[in-house]
Amino acid sequence: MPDPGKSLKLCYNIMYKLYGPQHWWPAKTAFEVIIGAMLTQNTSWKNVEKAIANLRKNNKLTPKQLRDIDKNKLALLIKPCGYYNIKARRLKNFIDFLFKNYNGSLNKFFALPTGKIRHELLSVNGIGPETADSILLYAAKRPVFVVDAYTKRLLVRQGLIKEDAGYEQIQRLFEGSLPKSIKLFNEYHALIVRHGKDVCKKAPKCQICALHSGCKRK
DNA sequence: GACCAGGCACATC
DNA sequence: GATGTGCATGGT
Repeated sequence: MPDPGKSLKLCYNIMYKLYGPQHWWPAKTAFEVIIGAMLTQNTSWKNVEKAIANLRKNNKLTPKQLRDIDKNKLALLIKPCGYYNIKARRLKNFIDFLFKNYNGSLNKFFALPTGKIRHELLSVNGIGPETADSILLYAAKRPVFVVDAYTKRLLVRQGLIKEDAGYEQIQRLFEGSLPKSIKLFNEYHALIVRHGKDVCKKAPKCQICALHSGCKRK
C-alpha cells in the first residue's frame, strides 16, 4: 500500500507543473459561486457559462432578484445548461432556505461554523455532498476537499481506493493526508478537473493517473 | 447517432 | 443498503 500523502502530493506537483494555477472558482461573487455549483451538476461548464450569461444579462444574480423571478422564467434563462426545470426548482429551494433562515443574507449564513453550514446545505433539496463542499470551499472559503467523479477515477487508478469507495472516504483521504489549506484544496480540485477533461479521459495509463507508468496520450 | 459533462433525488427491490 | 432511473442541453 503506497503512502497516500506522498502519492497525493506528488500527483499535485505533477499537475501543477503541467497546467499551472487554474484560478478557481470562475465567478464574481460568492453568490455566483453557489449558482454555478448548482447549475454544473452533471453538466459541462461551457453550458453553465451560457446560463449564467443569461442570468447576468437579466440581472438575476443576487438573492433578491432570484427570489422575485418566476420559476418558469428562471428555467428558460438557465435552459442552456440542461435539466433546467429541476435546476430552477433547486435554485428556488436554496433561495427559499436562505430567506427563511438568514433573511436572504449569505454573510449571516456563512458566519456559522463549517460543519453547521455543511449540514444546513445538505438539508436543501438539490444540494448533495459535492455541491455543498464546492460552496464551502469556493464561496465560504473553508478548508474542505471537494470530491467529484474525476477525483474518484484518479484515486482508483492510483490504487489508493477501491471502486466502491464512498464520497466521505475519499474526502477523508485528502483531508487526512494533506495540510488543511484552503489554497491547496482550491487548486487541487481544480487541477483534477482540468486533468480529467484534458489528456486522460479513457487512457488507463497516464503519467498522473498511474504514477508508475507513462502517459500514452498527448 | 452515440457518448459525455465539475450530481442529485427518488422509486423499487 | 444497494441498484436503477429521470432529468436535458450542447459539444465531440
